[in-house]
Amino acid sequence: MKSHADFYEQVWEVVRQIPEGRVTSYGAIARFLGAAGSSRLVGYAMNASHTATPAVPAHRVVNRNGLLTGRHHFGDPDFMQQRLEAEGVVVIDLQVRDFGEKFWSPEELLEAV
DNA sequence: AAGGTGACAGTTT
DNA sequence: TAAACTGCCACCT
Repeated sequence: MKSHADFYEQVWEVVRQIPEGRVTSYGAIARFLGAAGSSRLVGYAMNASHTATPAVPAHRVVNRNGLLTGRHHFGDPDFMQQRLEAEGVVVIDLQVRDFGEKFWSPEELLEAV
């Protein structure tokens, strides 16, 4: 049987698979887990990701516009952007440039391997 | 126990 | 085109 706690772990599992220099959206993850429409839950899972081990690269998850909406939930509001730029993701005005190219869909997990 | 909140997203004005 | 409204569901007070 699955519980809501498992949903969190599944979200974290997916986020851990995001390659460096790539980003994805809350909605994409929610849809991949069969929880389409519940993208808010993904955000909530991210909020609790600080307790997850191994660590979850939450900075690679942005909203559908490529906007760094969750930056305020990191210790430093700039940490998220700095981390992304360190991976080669250009962020302009809190938004990922070339979001269409940087975007990574969890569905790629099925193709890879 | 009940109501309000939110790291979103899709639809409608 | 941009702004506002509604749906979604678990968590917090």
